[in-house]
Amino acid sequence: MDRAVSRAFSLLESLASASEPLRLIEVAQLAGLQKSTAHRLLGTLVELGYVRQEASGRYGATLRTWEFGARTVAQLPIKRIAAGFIHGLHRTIGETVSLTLLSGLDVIYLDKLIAPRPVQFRTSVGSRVPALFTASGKAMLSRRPDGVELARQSAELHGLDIAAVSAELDEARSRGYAISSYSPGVLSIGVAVEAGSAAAEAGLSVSAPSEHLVGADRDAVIGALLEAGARMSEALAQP
Amino acid sequence: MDRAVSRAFSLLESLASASEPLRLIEVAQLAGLQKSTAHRLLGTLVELGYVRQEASGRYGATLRTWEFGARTVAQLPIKRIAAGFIHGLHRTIGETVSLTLLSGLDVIYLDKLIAPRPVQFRTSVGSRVPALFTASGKAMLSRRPDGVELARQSAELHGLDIAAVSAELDEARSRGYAISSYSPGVLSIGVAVEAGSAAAEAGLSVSAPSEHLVGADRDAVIGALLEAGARMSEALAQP
DNA sequence: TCCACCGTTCCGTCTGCCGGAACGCCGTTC
DNA sequence: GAACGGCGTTCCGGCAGACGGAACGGTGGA
Repeated sequence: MDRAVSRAFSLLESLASASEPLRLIEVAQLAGLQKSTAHRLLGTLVELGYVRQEASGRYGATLRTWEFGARTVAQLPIKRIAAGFIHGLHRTIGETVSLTLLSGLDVIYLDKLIAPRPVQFRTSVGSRVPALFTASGKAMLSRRPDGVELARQSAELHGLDIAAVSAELDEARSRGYAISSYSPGVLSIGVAVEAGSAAAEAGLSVSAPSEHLVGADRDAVIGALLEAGARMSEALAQP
Repeated sequence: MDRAVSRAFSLLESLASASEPLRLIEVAQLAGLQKSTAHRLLGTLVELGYVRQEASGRYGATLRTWEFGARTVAQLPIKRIAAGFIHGLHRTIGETVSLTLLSGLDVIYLDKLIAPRPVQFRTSVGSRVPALFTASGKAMLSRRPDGVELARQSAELHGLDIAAVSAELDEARSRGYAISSYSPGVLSIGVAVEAGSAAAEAGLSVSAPSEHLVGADRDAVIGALLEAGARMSEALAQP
């Protein structure tokens, strides 16, 4: 385990998580390093273009990591294939549509098409949220063989009622979709997408103010989601 | 300059740029490393969660870098403030709207709201394109004191006619917007946004099939862009 | 003006990185 | 089926260079 490498990434993550450029000492403390060591490593990162030192001497992350991270994401087959379905759903439903990926016990928001409205969604593309808190996350877990075990771990971690979670997953499995209302006033409906052999499971979800998702409207959304999910699974099954 | 750190990033970038997981030897060659060194560094990166080794033994970049890169981007004031304007433009115009940032001689696509149509735009979020090839890039260069010098360098680099480029920038400066038709059949109109003291210059652009941007429609788009650019500059000027 | 804090630089120590070499595994060839 | 080549992985001696304590100079605040 190369120590310098590990430390450099630790510094970079500290900078990336900060909302503003940090002083040397602050970064050093965040990463648990001596200031001379932090100073040298930051110098290396600056030289490599991942960190920028502004006039005040403070250090900040550049967009370099994001740039090549975006390259990784853009090359995911899921992302490319999903684009059309996301647009289609957004056009017919008119609500916020999200594409997610299961990563451990969490869900990562891969892409998002936001319905322009005053309601602020707190999850932005790239963010990571416990799977059980999201509709698509529960839909994905309900489909996986080890889903119950993962759900158990996650429920324990976040202090959720394991029996209730388990029942919810059962229901999601039989219906083919899951519902979540983690943010007050906002309802999400999510389905799982078979992402083929290569990649992990993917999820598709629609989020909207609760009052938009009742009665026939809700049924329409569910229908559209199930349809899109099924057709996307087909598209991903192609070589 | 910590050698191991530099090498680790080189490996990671090689993996991120690859369209599929790579074998050890391939990554080692791409990064110019001995296979034992590459093997050890990749092991470190796997341990840190930036690289994943699949069952076949091949190595691939995970979404970890993208995740924290996305955190960096999400914290940019420009990105947050621009979101509303991008949506507004998209709604009134109905075409693809992009948010860009000037980075050296290039433009980075920070965000994008795509008009659903068969035309495939080749630039995705996170990609980097020479500023002179884009409408917003030219608009931004036309506003900067050192814009002419930067344009000269870029023109030389890409074999463009310096006099023509210079004239175009002059025109953009006096009109307040720039036009580009780099991709055949696609026309873009871009304006610069004063991004305040802290960050670099930002750009806003609308791209559409050429035939959509003629006559009164074009004037409407230009008007909306200038309006949005001005109001966004105001918003960014607030502390 | 003084003081405290911080960024930067320096340098002796020795850690832990480096890479050549060896081993074992697999797929291929004859 | 045996020999072979290519690759992934492991090992280890040598030493480059990472490490961090200490010192210095600059800066902002009291």
